[in-house]
Amino acid sequence: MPLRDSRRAVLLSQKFFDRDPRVVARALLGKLLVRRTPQGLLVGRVVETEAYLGTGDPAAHSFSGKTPRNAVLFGPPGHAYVYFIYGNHYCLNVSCLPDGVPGGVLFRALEPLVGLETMALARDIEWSGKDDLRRISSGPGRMAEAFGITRDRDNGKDFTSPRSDLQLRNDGYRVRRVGVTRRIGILKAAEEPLRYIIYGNPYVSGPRAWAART
DNA sequence: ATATCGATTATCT
DNA sequence: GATAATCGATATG
Repeated sequence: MPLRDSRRAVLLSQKFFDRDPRVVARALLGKLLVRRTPQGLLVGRVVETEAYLGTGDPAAHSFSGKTPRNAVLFGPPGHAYVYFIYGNHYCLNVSCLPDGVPGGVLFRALEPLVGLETMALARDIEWSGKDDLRRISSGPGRMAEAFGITRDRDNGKDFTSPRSDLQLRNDGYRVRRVGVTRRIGILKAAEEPLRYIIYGNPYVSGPRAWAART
């Protein structure tokens, strides 16, 4: 999985996100999450996502209507929705569907590629050169911490702007096989097959043995 | 390997 | 006052 050149990789457009969250969640697998920070560049490859349908999905934050917290999900596509959960963790999402129609995709895991030392430091993992790369960004709270994502700093940011410090890019990486499973960590609408993974990728979160398929 | 549990707070009822 | 799109630690097979 060679990283060609994360800076030259093409920026995903707003149109990319102006689609059903299920389509976007699947299409995001293999893309690069790029973060510019004062301490340098951070890049990870998206290996796990979950779709949250804006309406008709009891597990979606937008299910009960627009509030100050979830407003980004109702806004234009391609923007960062960051929420705080369990008193400890931030989770990063991207808004989908046109302005006025709610919907989003939760980023659940990344394969760390660039800025490993900075990410390990942010995660408070002692860095021995390779250590356990899987602990850096496999899980929504973990990857947010590795990338320094917070609500104050990042909620509402435009992923598709060339000037944004938070971007999604396509470097041409081809996903061989996609697995679909039920979503993790929810009680409502838990059986819906809306979690997408790069099948067999070691950086996917959760137990190793999922009954995934294509 | 799986199971259970505590931490800690924004948000909503 | 209850809940939550999680994590890390602990216990047990």
